[in-house]
Amino acid sequence: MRLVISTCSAQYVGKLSAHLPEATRLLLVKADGSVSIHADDRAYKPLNWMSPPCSLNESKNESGEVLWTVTNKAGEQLIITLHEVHNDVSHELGVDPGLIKDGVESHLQELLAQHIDTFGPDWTLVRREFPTAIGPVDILCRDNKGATVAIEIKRRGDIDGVEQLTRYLELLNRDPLLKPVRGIFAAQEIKPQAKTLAQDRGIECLVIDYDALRGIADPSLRLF
Amino acid sequence: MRLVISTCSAQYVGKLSAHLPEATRLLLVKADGSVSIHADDRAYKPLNWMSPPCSLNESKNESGEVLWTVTNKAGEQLIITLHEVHNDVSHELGVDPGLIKDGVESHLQELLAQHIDTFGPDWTLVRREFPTAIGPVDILCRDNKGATVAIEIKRRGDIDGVEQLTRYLELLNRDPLLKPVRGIFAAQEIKPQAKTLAQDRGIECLVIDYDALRGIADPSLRLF
DNA sequence: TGATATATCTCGAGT
DNA sequence: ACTCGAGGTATATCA
Repeated sequence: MRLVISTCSAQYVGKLSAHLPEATRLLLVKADGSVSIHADDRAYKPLNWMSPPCSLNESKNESGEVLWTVTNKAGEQLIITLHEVHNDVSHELGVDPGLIKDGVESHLQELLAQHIDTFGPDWTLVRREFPTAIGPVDILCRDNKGATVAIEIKRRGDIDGVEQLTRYLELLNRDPLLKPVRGIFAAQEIKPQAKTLAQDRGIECLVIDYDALRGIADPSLRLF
Repeated sequence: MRLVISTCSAQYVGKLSAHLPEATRLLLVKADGSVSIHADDRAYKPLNWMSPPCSLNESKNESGEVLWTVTNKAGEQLIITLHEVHNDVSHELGVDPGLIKDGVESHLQELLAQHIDTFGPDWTLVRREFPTAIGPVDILCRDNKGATVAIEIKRRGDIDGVEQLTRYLELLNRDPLLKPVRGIFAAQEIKPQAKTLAQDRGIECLVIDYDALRGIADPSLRLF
């Protein structure tokens, strides 16, 4: 990893054209070949960058300034002019073991499929990722009266999710073996707009407590 | 901007829970308060981070190791244990003038409005950003037979764009002065899903060659 | 490889 | 403050 603090300007030509006026910034060159230009704001996002695989060529322009030309296979280019270099250090970091995550949509779906009685007593799972022509329904199940229920699961429930479930329901209700199929929209948090739209379409909303569900699934995973 | 090279481990508890085993990494602290943990790969994306506004508290644990506790208003926490610090430098960068872009959706819209005959000979523009109760329609025009056409423009055409156009068409067709109004979905790239949905709803799809269009609009801008 | 859904999306504009 | 849309989205999964 190479860290360069430099007063620079830059030009990107690729998926779009973009230009960066002269200012002092951090140039970050990683071992994977990526180059990114960071200002002192915008959180972790660089002003401009080139993703790997790409190659960095260092040269000088007619004014004697250092020129970095970063090119990828698609011919996209990031050209950086280093007007002045204030610092230039390199460090060997080695391979990183990476991040271990917990608490994403697939976990929610798994947990809810395993504990289908979250929705009501005596409910039964038909299958997870039930296939349809326009994509898989997260969970298809039957309620205690044997009626078919399609469940769409999101971490954050917004209007898109309701639209998606609506499309599935329309399709599923064309199948005489399944119909009538009703819908449940389940999420850790449901936006008011989404709730309104769902109600308007006769779709039930369910807010899920992920921690509680995880606690039921495996008490050893409780945080407290 | 503060750059620290350190052998560290970290824990994030917030929108999800995540853990980072011990390894040597770059810790990047920006003037906006953000903290990010970079490995020597994964392009510009950090392994873990905290977005501003947040506050960084530096302390020591019982083993005498440096502990960074980064907290935001929502109570999300990123806790970094610095087992060993290899380098620690700070630089004042000042405010950045930012990136100037070209080739985004608004340009496409401008170009297509100027060259409405891209859609057919003798078409006429009614107006760009035609206002409706649920938002502006990108382009409203009339075809060579005087029939009203609503055009939705995207750089990448996915299912959301078709939904959006569908809502506009429903609304516009309630206006006796305009109806019948048909729709065209125009994008540089149209996803198969979106194409299928559009066809199902009687919406025409049109793939646009941005460079060609720009070439027509201003030959001096041609790349070749 | 291509298509699809997710993301601690991020970021900016508009209300 | 919040919502909505766009992104050089990037990234992972699955066919």
